[in-house]
Amino acid sequence: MKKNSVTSGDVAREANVSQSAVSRAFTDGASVAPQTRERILKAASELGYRPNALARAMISGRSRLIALMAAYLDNQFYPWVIEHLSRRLQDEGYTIMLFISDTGRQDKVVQQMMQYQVEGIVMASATLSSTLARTCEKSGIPVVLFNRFVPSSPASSVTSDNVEGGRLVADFLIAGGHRKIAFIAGDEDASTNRDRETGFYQVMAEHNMAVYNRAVGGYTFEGASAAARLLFAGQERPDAVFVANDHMAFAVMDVLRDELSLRVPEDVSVVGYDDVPESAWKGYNLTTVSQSVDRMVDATVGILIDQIHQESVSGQTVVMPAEMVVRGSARLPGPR
Amino acid sequence: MKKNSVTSGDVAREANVSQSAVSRAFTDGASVAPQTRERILKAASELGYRPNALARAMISGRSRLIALMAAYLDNQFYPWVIEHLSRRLQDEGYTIMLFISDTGRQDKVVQQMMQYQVEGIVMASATLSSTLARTCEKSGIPVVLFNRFVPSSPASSVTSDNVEGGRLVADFLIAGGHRKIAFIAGDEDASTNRDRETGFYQVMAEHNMAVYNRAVGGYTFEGASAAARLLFAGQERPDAVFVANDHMAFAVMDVLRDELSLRVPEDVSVVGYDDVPESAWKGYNLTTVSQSVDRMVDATVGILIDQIHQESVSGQTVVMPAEMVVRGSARLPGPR
DNA sequence: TTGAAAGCGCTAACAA
DNA sequence: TTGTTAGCGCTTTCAA
Repeated sequence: MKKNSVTSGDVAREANVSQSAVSRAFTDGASVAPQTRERILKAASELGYRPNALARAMISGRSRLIALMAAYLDNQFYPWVIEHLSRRLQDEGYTIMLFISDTGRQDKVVQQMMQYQVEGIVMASATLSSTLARTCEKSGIPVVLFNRFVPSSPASSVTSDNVEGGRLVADFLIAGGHRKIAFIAGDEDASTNRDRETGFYQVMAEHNMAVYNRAVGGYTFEGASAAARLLFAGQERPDAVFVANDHMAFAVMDVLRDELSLRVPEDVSVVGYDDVPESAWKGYNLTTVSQSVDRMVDATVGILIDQIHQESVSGQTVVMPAEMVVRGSARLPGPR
Repeated sequence: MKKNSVTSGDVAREANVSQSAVSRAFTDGASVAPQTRERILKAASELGYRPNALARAMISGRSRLIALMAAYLDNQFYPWVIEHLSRRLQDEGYTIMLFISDTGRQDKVVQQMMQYQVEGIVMASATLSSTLARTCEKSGIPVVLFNRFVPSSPASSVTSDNVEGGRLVADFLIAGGHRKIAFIAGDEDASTNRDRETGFYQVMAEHNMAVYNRAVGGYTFEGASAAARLLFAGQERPDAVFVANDHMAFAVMDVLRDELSLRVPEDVSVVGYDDVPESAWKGYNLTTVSQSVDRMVDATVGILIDQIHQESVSGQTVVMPAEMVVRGSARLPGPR
């Protein structure tokens, strides 16, 4: 075993300076004479020296580590978020620790994050229990719930306007002349689902229309398939269905077209939510609602950095706009 | 600012033991009297103490950190790998640092990994330059190239049998009675592409058949679309196409069906590679080759842990079987 | 601008 | 089984 045994002491000896001079040469804005620094850097590169981030983190109290927690990566929305978030955070000089965890083992995972002294936590698909949220608050670690909102939580929250998104879909479907509009819910405990559903039902009510039919897909592919079979079983079937996210909408379209031989959108209109990359694929060409991921990511990084510097953790709530993306899976509103 | 300021010293005072006793109470297999340990644990939980993983890592030389590097997450193969790898590694007590990086900025990123004293590196979509590979070797950090193989590299490598996979596809297509078989390559520098292409061409040659047509898609969706347009432009078009991965195959099917109004598989057979989740979606129902991701992940974790304990880094090469997954996007071999 | 010295919170000998 | 004593590699006062 030969560890990365080159230390700042070794470099100091080589460059004929003190060990603290070496430290300063590797710290932005420290006072070192240009030529001294040069000499040190030269010695360092000759010896293959790299500062030990762990030691630096320990003494300075800044680990430059951000924990990112996600549950499932099969819904493309999350890989996409992870990629963006990761690039942005790297640009800011942070390194990401990735934790994949079901809600069950959250406790253990959060402990692990905190042991590594992360400076911030992003919860990208699970929701932090209120106990854990308070633990983080006490430690002064900012938490951002990404695409989640928990009312009385001390954690910050970045979402898109899911209520408005739900409203947009109802408007669009009603304008398209649909009269028997169904809804397939995601996870009923998720704020995204609740909000989308709320907005959707609001507009329906405003038009004195009842939702024709409803089932729960639990945000899973299989759950959505089952929900679709349920809703479209009888003779009298819906002429449109709003599915709470794209990932489920693909499953629904598969059942409709492949099992029930229904045409989309001629027989049934389908609208999803998220505008994940696959929605644009012609095999589905899904009409959906776009969440502005880039802006959500920017907001998340902003909050994190802000709170890390402020050293105060007061939950902020950021809501980004949602926007209808019209493709081919739903009948269009006619000219009149 | 109130850091996680509870230290083992605080706990020691509270429990009337020495600081090292506290350390032992939190170390498996250390010799502590059961009742002493109990008392310490009680004091610890009262104070809300959590061992500082950074300090532990520093002194013990074991950071329990594994770096995972990926380039693009839009090809579902990688999110899928990340999810599995992450769960397995967490089970083994390791924490993942995630780095998203194009090949360009690799240098900086690898430096960053090493500064955090990671105990191992998994390259999941990029390839380590030979210089960097040697740097890691010198530091004694095991590197596993996942789904990549670089001949004379000191790094280990875990792949599926891409040559065999390519052969399977050619066999299947020829048996299906296709006579004008095209190939759309991925990234020509990638070993996966080279191997799949090699196997494919081998079998074609063995049957005295020439590949009808060839274009390069670069493993991107847009690249594949362009490649498809190119190959199917003229009057005389292929009756089958082997696309070097599923992600590109979806793009190809879109162009074929949507732009050229060709039926799949009646007019053209399409075969992909990877068996990503979307392949099973009925909108594509893609015939493809499955890489045994689970076994590849297991092998990766095995190599990593092995080499971490051996403290020797000698590149291993593991090749897992590839298997044809027959769905509906390619004409089947007839009964005779 | 530089060096000496004091730790960050912990583990790992070594004695007791 | 326990406590004492050194550090791990670094940043950060404090003097010089």
